[in-house]
Amino acid sequence: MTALRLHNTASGRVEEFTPLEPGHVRMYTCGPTVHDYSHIGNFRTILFEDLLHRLLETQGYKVTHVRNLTDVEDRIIRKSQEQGVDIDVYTAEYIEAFFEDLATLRVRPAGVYPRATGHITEMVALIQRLAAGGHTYEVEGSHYFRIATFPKYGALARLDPTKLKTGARVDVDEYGKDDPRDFALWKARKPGEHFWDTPLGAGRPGWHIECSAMSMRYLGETFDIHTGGVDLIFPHHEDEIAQSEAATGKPFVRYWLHAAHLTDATGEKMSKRLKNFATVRDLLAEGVAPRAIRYALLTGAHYRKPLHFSSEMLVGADSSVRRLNEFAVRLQAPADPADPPADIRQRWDDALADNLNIEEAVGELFTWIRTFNTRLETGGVPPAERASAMAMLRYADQILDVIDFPGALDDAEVIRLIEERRAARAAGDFARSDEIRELLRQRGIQLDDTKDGTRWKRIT
RNA sequence: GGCGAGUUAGCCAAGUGGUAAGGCAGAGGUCUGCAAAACCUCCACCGCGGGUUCGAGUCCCGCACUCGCCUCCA
Repeated sequence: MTALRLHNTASGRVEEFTPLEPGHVRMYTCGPTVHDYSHIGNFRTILFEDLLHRLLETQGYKVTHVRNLTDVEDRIIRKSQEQGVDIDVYTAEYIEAFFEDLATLRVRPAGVYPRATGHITEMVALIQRLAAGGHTYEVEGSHYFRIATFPKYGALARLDPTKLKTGARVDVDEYGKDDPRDFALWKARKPGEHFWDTPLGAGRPGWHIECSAMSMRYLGETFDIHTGGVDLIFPHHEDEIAQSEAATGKPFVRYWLHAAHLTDATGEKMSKRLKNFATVRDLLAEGVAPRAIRYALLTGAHYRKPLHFSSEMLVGADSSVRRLNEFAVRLQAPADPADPPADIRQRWDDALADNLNIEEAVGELFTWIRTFNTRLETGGVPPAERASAMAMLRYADQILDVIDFPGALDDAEVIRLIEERRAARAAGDFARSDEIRELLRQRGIQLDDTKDGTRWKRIT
């Protein structure tokens, strides 16, 4: 297996990946803030994480994957107050929708989906640990992290802390901070807000602390991979490093991976603020196939480059997926077990191992498919080779997951109709032949006549 | 202003020193009762200007433009 190389934001370089524990990868992905439906820009990052998760698995690693749900946060509080409901009631709808969308896009499930509201105890304990180390201070019931106590602050984002702009977007409830760059660990209770009674006082957690507390709980104080969108590098991940390493004295994360944004056709970042976004359910309502969305987001561009999203690319993705499925049908492969051809499998592995270059991997795959199709055209490809090609397709689909592999035809009526149509064609009765083809089409089966006989496939 | 990423065909994009992968769309052709699919052929002076080199999309310098981050946005 080709050695996996990944771009580490912490070093700014592509590095060979080795997990802390041989054979076992622990990864944490920053999940959604469930104040609204996640848009496809959010899912671009999630599909990148899905690619990473699946590739690690095909490389033989056991993967312990944690994806958190941020279910208490400023926007959630504001919107739930506007609706006059508790935050749990407010977020329930969006949490459910999030999991529906994950299933629609065939995202491999994480092992754990911890929720912030379910880990208040861990967060409080971590803040107390930081307090004991002299890294915090309290102002009017809110607790802040004093970044002056953490010299490495700014290293991940390559920001010089002394040059950070200050004052521009400081929240009104944080005027009491000693240094505007300090960040809130715990926010004092405000009238009407959901709060927890804790040894720190009544209030609610700041945003960053949840990821430190939950990742350490499920993955340990040092773990392998932490991912998210590039916008999380600062301040979110910078703050996570500060509060985690200040508390434990150990390295927090070994490899930081960040996905570039999805942009709209004009090249601008897709965001709710600009209202230039679409949700998965929006696209489904427009009749876009789930597989096309998955394929477009997964293979549209290298994860470190912005992906220019458009309806045209969805159309293209749908055609590409159809071509892959068509090839699976055309192979007419025997069910015998087989291994993928070594050369194409090697090219596929090499491309993905090179910092997840799925564009190149897919390019290799299509080149190979065309060559194979040409051989199928001339006929005489032995069953063993077709089985091997099918094995390659299945291997690639462990990552892509967009192919519906043809199963056996088990409907006696369908088999009888195909045979009747064959006889009708032989007799020149094309009216009956077309009638049967239409009949089967309505049952979701399409017939294709080839010089080797009639093929069938299910229409999706 | 600081830091970073980018600029490759109509569209999406790979390619990090040796005369430009792949997908989509388009044009022509082959096959075919029809349809579908497939196959073949065609379609790029790699943002601009210098430089290094036998040779540059690929390295260096400059310029233009785009985008991201700079306290709670994936």
